[in-house]
Amino acid sequence: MSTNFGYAGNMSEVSEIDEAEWALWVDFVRVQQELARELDRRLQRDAGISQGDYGVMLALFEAPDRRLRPSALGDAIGWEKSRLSHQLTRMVARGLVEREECDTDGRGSWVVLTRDGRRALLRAMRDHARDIRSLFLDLLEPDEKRAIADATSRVLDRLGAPSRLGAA
Amino acid sequence: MSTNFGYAGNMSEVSEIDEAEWALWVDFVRVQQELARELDRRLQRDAGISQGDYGVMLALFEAPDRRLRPSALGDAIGWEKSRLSHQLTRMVARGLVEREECDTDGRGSWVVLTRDGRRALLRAMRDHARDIRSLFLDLLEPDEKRAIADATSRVLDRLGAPSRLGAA
DNA sequence: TCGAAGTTGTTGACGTGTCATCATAACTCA
DNA sequence: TGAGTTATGATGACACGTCAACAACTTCGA
Repeated sequence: MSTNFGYAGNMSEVSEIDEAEWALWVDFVRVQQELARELDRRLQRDAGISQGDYGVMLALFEAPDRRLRPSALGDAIGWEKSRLSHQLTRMVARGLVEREECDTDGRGSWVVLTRDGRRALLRAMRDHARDIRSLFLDLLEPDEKRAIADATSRVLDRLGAPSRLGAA
Repeated sequence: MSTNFGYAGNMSEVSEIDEAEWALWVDFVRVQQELARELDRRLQRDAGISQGDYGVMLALFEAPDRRLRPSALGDAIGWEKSRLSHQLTRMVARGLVEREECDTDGRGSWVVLTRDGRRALLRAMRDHARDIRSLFLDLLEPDEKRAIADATSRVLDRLGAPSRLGAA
């Protein structure tokens, strides 16, 4: 993926975008990919789970009564129902979560952590935030944080996506 | 994927990362995803190709003699050989590129654009850069561009990944 | 209360990315 | 020159994401 243009040539002739702006764009895309890849690798290595697993399990862990209906879980982490359903199928197969019958709604079910899932999550939580800090947050100057926060929320706004920080 | 924690609660108790920094991280990840998704959607709609297709074809288009060995192509766009091989298999099936025998190295082959591939690429180039500008570059203030450029190249440096801009 | 409409969730098909493995060809150097 | 090493590239197995279709259940209005 990545809108990787793979060269540093003269896009300007076709696009009105100069070299510096292309470099900015390419690096901006690239840094995300590399960060996600590295964080995923560490999560996998240290806790044996993917980022998807982590998000799902954290949402369950934080839920009242440690359980959620798939739809509520999907809302919590911003996933489509189909994606979540496939993910849950795989996680059940790997013993990280279980589905339980739902008494009040015959269509639905509850999703709950297994003992193994809970153990993997706790291990992951210990390290993941620390990695995000050391690979990203700790490398930014205060004014850079401000600039990135402003810029990203403005772009998200333009895209019609919700921002944590609110539009600039 | 996305390191989506799915909630805005008190991560600080587990991570030493405050609310504002979490919001920054979440938005930073999010904006990439949304940008990639939107650009992909437009590329697909306007030219019938994916971002992967686009990157591959642009590299071929820019190459001397309009052809590359798979390994050189992989280097150009930063892809692993296996990923590229699968991608090329699919693109051949869709008629966007062809493989040709390589005389000088019995193991390898050349990858070349087909007429259809070239046509799709030209159509895509007309619009893609404009979209990147309108969805991203045009929304940034000069000082924000500087801050993002500095920060991303520093993070890439930390990750051991090459940066277009050079480390800060 | 009954039927249409909406909700919940699963499934299959397909494109995509990674890893491990393999076959083949090229290189290296004793 | 020939055996071991390295490079090129394809492949199969599997994880993941999206879309469209579907089944099952609930809700709501006449």
